Order: sequence, then C-alpha cells, then structure tokens
Amino acid sequence: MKSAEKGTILLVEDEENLHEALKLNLELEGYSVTSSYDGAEALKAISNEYFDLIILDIMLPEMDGLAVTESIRISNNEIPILILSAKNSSADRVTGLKKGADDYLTKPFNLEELLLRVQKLIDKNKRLQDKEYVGEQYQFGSCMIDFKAQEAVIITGERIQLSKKESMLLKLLIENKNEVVPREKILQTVWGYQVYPTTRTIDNFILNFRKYFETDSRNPRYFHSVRGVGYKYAE
Amino acid sequence: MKSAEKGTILLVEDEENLHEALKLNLELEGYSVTSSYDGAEALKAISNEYFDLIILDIMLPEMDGLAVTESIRISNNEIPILILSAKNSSADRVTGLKKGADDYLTKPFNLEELLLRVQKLIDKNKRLQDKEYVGEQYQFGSCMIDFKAQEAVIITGERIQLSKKESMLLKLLIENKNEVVPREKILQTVWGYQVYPTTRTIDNFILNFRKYFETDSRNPRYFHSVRGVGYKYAE
DNA sequence: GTAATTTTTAAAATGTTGATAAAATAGAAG
DNA sequence: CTTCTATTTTATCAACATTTTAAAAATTAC
Repeated sequence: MKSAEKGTILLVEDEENLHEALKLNLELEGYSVTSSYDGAEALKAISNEYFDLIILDIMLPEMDGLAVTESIRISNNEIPILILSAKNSSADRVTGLKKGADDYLTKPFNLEELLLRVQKLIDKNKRLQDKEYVGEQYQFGSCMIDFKAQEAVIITGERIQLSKKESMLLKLLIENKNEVVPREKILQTVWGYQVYPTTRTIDNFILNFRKYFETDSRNPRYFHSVRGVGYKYAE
Repeated sequence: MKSAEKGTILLVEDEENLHEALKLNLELEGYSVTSSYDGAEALKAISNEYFDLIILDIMLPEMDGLAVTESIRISNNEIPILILSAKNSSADRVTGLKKGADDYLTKPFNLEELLLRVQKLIDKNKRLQDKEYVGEQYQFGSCMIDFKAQEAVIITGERIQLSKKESMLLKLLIENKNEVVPREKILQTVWGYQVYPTTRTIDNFILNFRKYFETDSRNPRYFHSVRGVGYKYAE
C-alpha cells in the first residue's frame, strides 16, 4: 500500500534496476512513488496527477530530461525537479539548472544524499504552498513546543514563554534525542564559547526544563543528566 | 555604492583572493555583499543584520562552517545557507545537508553555476517569506483592520487612522502570526534597513499598537515582546 | 502640524555566579 | 562482594550583574 504522508514523487528513469532500487528506497522512506520510463509518459503523468517532486534522469529514450524540464516549466508548473545525470561537467549542471531544475545529482550518487535532497526539496515546497504548515513543532508527553513561537504549551493549556537560550538548548537536545550532548558541545553551540572554566549555567537551564516539563523533577523522564559528560533528552 | 535590489549576501570565506573574486562577481550580479572571514564574525553579523543568503566556506579558522551552520539552525534562523567546500566526498555533503545547509558546492566550482544556485536559493526563500496572504482586512478580538484604508475600527465604533509604517508593521506581524519576528527582519521589511545600531523606534510602534488594541497594555494579549529577539503577534 | 525618530530614564527579564546540599563514583578496606 | 570513605560532579537556590525593553518626552523630518 502506498503511503503519501511524506509526499508523492514521480520517478522518471528508464534503467530498470536503478529504477526499482530507487523506488524501493523512496517508498521505505514513506514517499508514494509513481513510475515513468520515458519523457512522454512523464509529461502525461504530470498533467493528470499532482506530484510533490519529480526525479528525472537526463538520459531518456526519445525525449530527454532537459526537454521534459523545459516543457514542464513552459507550462508554468513549478513542481520541484531533481535531475539525475551520468555527466558531471559543470556545463551540464548549468544547463540543467538554467532550464529550470531545482537540484542536480550526478550518478553514481550516495543514496543518503539523494534522500536528503529529496526531503529538502519537498519540505521547502510544501511550506510554499501550505499556509498552515507546521514544521517547527515538537511534541512529547503532555507538552508541545513551538520553536517558531518560542513557547511551550502544556496539555493543561498552560503556556510557557521560552527565552532565546532556553529555546536553543531545547532544540539542541531534542535534535540529538537519545544521545548525550556533552557540556562543551552545548556551550559551543548555544553560547558560542570555545572554552569555559566550568559554569553552573547549563544546570540552571536543565533545572528549568525539568520544572516546566517533568511531572517529578527529581526523577526526570525526559531530561537526564549523564555524569561527567553532559545531558540527554530521551523519549 | 551597494545595490541591495537582488538581495543581501553574507560571504564567509577566509581565503582572500577567492573572497574578493566572489564578492566582485556577486556585486556585479547586483547583490549587496557583506564580508566575514571567520565563523565567530559571521555569527555576530547574522545576529544583528538581515541577510537573504549566507555563502559559507566549510574550512574556516577556529569555528568551522558546519559548526556555524548548526549554530544558525539551533537559533531558529532559516536563512538559506550555501556551503562551499574543497572536499568532494558525499559523506561530507551529507553531513553539511544534515546540519541544515541548503546547498553544497565543491571547489573548484563553475562561477555560473554558483550564481545560478545563489539566485535559486534567494528566489525560493523570498517566496517563502510572503507567508499567509493577509487580505485587505483583518479581524481579531474586537478590532478590525483595513489595510487599504489604513485604519483600524474598534467594535465600539472608534476609528484609528494608521500611519503607513504602522500599517506595514502590523501587516508584517499578522502575516507571521504566532511566530516571533526578529527585530532585524522588521527593520529590513518595514524600514528597508539592513542594519541599524539599536533604535527604539520599533518599541514605540508596538507601544502604540498596545494602546490601540489591547485592553490591558501592561499584559498584552496580542502583541508580545520576545526579549532579545523581536516581537510576536499571537491570537 | 503630523508622523517618525531619537533620547533618556526607569523597570523588568534574563543570565551568571558562587555557596551549599545532594548524589554518584571510585578506591580501599574489611 | 559489601561497606565505608574520599572525591568528584551535579542540583538547587538566591543574590547579583547585565542586557533589553517600556515608556515618555524631546527632537527632527516631511
């Protein structure tokens, strides 16, 4: 079954093995993938269906990827296009970008890089379209944190205005959830210090987090200290 | 003289020749370019100026480009970042993208390609910025604002003539409702300043809004200040 | 003359420090 | 293996310093 939660992708690639491999991996990531094997087919699919992204091989039988790109842009469709190409000359990349591609990857490519770029393109475009897009919120337990509003909302309805540094530290810990973030790393990233002789400032912030978010601040469930190293946010 | 029409760029690159060459070419394209030569300097610039894009070399003295990227993203700044790097392993690109870079170019790069990617990043972001379209009228609480007529009508029937800047600031805050709008961004959008060394002008405008629209201006319900960052309109 | 900006002082919020308490850890001794 | 002790590290608190904003008045620009 297709899950379209993360977005829908049109994959245009004529080489069967690569096609299947890509499709599998994209679907594993949660995208819904539709297949095309040549340019004409792709254009047809685009005119009938909505996609969040097109992954387009440049070397296609009959109508090549650049022509497809051009055609899409001429019809005033702003769908993000990621071009795959065996060529790695910058002249080719320039041509691709000029014709209206949004990104350009050279074969052979790293799968993780492809997936990252795919996600970036889709996210950015979703935000362009969705007015009520919420990507900067994080929920755990009975708390919801809105980084854009820089506030935390407890399920009870209580709102806590976070200070800038609180928000930064919180984000850092959450982005590294289930990993210990060393004190030095915290100081470097949030405070911008290179070295600091020892300070109790971080402890105070954690203290506050526990007061805000923990039911039993003596027995923290989310904000753990790791002696000798730093702190860890865990689910 | 700098022209900022096409956008403002912070260029962070320690190698002087490359720095100058890039700067020159970007300026020829019509961008306004500000220079930084190390990471700390860059972070400082970002915190008190507004930019449309950062071009960031990854190899910098002391604090490297990745650390800078991470710091920027942790502080909830969504400015587009284009990373320049001498390394061309996909592992490095993956790291860069993961930390929050938007694009990644490998040195030596084709100038035309750089310029194309720069423009793409800026264009896309500019479109992202005009969020939710706020029509000519907007209502909240017991107030109705008519941006076209530049006036606010309270339910009591009282009419307040808004000045041009009041109207612009109001619109900016409402367009970004429930999000903190940093002072630099306000100055950039409403006043057209890229940098202004401490002014209390914005405060006074907010002060007026609170007088106009809040029942208890000491405990604002709509126009909140977020210390060290900016202001937020919340519903 | 109105709107916009700057200046000024007061007030408030935030972040830091340092002291002490509490807890965790390691090592020694039983 | 347990217990005890010494040592290190973190928790907690309250006082303090610093930074930032509120608010009003004064000045400038249009």
